[in-house]
Amino acid sequence: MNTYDPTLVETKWQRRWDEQGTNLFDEAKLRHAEKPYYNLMMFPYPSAEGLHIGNIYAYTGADIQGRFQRLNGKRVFEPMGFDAFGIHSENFALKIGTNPNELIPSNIANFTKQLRRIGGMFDWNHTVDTTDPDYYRWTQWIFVQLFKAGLVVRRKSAVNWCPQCKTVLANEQVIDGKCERCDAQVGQRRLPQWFVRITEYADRLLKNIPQLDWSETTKVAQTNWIGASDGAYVDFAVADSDMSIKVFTTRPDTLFGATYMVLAPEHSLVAELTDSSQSESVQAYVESARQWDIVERQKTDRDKTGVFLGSHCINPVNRKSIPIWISDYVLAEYGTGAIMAVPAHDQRDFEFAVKFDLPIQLVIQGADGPQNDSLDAAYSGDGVLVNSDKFDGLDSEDAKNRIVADLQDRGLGEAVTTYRLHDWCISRQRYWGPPIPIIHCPDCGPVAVPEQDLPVVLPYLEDFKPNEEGESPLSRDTTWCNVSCPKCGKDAKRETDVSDTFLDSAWYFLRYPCTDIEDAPFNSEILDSWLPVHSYIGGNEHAVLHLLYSRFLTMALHDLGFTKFEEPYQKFRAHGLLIRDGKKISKSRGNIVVPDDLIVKYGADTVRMYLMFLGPFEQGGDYQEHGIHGPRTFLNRLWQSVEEAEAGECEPDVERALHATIERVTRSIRELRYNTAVASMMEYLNTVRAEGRRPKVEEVSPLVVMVAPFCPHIAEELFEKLGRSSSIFDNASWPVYDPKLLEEQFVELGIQVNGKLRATIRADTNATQDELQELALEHPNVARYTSDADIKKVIHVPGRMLSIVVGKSR
RNA sequence: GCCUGAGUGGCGAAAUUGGUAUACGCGCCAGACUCAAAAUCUGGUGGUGGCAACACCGUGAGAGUUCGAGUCUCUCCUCAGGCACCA
Repeated sequence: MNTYDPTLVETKWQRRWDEQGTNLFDEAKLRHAEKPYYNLMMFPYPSAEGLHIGNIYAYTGADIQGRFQRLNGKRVFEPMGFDAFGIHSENFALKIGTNPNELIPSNIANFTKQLRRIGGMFDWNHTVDTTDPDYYRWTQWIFVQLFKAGLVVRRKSAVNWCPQCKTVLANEQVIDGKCERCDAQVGQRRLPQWFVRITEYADRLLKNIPQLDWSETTKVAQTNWIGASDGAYVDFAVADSDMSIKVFTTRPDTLFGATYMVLAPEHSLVAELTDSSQSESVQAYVESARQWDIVERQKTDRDKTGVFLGSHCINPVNRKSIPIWISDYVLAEYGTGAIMAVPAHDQRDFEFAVKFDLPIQLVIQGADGPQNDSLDAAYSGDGVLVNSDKFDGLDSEDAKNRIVADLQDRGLGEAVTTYRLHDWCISRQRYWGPPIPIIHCPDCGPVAVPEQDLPVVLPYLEDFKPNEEGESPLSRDTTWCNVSCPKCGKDAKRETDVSDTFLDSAWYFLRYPCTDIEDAPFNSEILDSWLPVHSYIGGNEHAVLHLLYSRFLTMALHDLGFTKFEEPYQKFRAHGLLIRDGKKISKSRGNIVVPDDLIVKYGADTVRMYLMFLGPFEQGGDYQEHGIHGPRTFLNRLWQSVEEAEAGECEPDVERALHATIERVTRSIRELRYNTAVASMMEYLNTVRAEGRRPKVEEVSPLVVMVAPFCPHIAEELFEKLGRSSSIFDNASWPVYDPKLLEEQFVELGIQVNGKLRATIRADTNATQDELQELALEHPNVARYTSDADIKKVIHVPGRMLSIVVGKSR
């Protein structure tokens, strides 16, 4: 009898899959797909360290879903690729003194080897590598489309500046005011940058969220990130001037309590509104605010600072003159960069008013709120208006509408929704990215590189370090930079910034099914039949930005007429994280596990099953290597059972267990609860092998199919042993359970007396409540509690329990 | 501070969504096989008391609803992740 040798089995089947193209599509198959199922997972950044166990965990969980769908008759397209541009690769290359042009290909080769070794059902004919000119040609093409549509614009903007990496950082790359890569403190700079106008789509991105089949947490995260606030613009006339200042407020009901105004130091009207008597202190404040790095600026617990401009504006509702201040607690990027300060009802304004001795006027009286102006803190709740002239007595909600309507009639305000979402800055003053396909002409301005001239190939630079000035390394390659304007032919210069990696990954899933197409980024016919993606699985760390950017891009391409769908991912689920020694497994924590040795020792199948058995896939699990013995024993016993199986039908008890197992495993896999699916299969195998009984072929063969998504290699081998022709994924179908077979003739029924379990009885499933009650009362341990008492009530939960409620003893 | 999750044996975790808490696995204990070990197989394994039948206690803490609560409601504690001067 053969014993199970994972390495032998796995190399055999991996070779067979390659030879027979088991997992490959060709262009014709992609164009004419019946029952298509696009099984997408977030592609990795190919690090030099290789895939770690957390990557394996994520990809295995996604792969199981794909294999399961395939066994259920779907044509499953499961591609893989590499998100290989970007700052991490570049920084790593700098660190080890190599060039990313050499580093990345070898990393990709290593990743590919690892991904093949774990037995993923990947279509290696449709891979994507974002650093391949054949790919980024189309990333640049997309940029050009957005540029032509006015959805990407160039403007000067204050950006996060990392003095260590010498580059601009996106807000999300700044963690606690520090660079996410090198931990250096981040400062500010003003540079001309390319922005994608994602805020144009804020309301649509928000409105579609409820219709998506995504986990609730991800939807909430996206919703909060977009951050819609309903409120109003209010215009305040500047005293002795014909200027006015627009503010945004969510509390127009507190307008009578506005006792001063605050502008952000960066506000465009600051200089104009500064009285000459104050100009020195104002300039000093503005200057220092500019110098402040983001750490300082972001601290919310520090004292409020600010300067009076020396001018006043008029509160439009009560004509009162109120002073205008500037302070860095008002953000230039949000709303209008100016606020009306209502110290009685906003804590920040309150702190500022206390510090600078500004008047505090109560205008909202809450039921449990303060009754007069002597406040310890702002009252930010709702209530009834006071000190508000004709609006006195209204409740907050009413007053908001009435006051806004009133202002609107007078042309001094309007209801508006603002968003926290900012435009997406995609400029990077770096080397390792796709060059932004723009040529700057002194006469024509920025001109898009003509589509037939794409790609703008990233030149090979020996020295790709960023410099102190923040200029892109590409600016040093003068032969590359100096070109003629595509419009007028004059001497012009290429844009030397490269684009953000998030742009590469915002559309990769559109390229996968279309990699056979050379003259276009994608084919609408193919896309419309395969998208939206049926299942997308990835990490929660991308639940906000990546998903948002790719949603935006899909919507924009839809609006430009390229696709029929406007949402890319019908279903998204985030996998959990692996925990080890109480900490999540990550490179920065230094507790990563390299899977290669584990696979050599136990085989990919065992590792796959073990990882899935750790805990619910969406919650992650606690990685303790000794636990791998469970799945290993299971696979050994499964192998033995198939070897020993004799021809014949299922025994009735085993058959019932089988159908219960099919039901549970199917449901568990659908719900991504792989751990309970594995548990059910183990339980069933225990039944099959109980007390040394000899398994029947019909008892084990459905189990082999159910194991297949988890452990594809051993499943193929056992399927072949059972006399079937490979591949199991093309020739087996997922077992179907018969609900009738789940019905049992007898059930174990719990008997409760006054809510406490007193006995368990075995009874006929069809017994009536009266019969059961009689049977129960005969049980000595039940009789102990019931014989002397009145039976008040009996509750029967069929198949589960009988609950007897008794009164006091007679 | 705000938003998400999550707290169940020695450990990873189950519990058909209000119905017999601890399935499945790890570990541990005992036994079989073995000269021995590993592997494998068999049985046991929440706590306290009891020879036993059984009783009481037990799902982060406390209250509540209910015949019945890990599950629902309220108050609180702890941990993980995210956001944070967003007017």
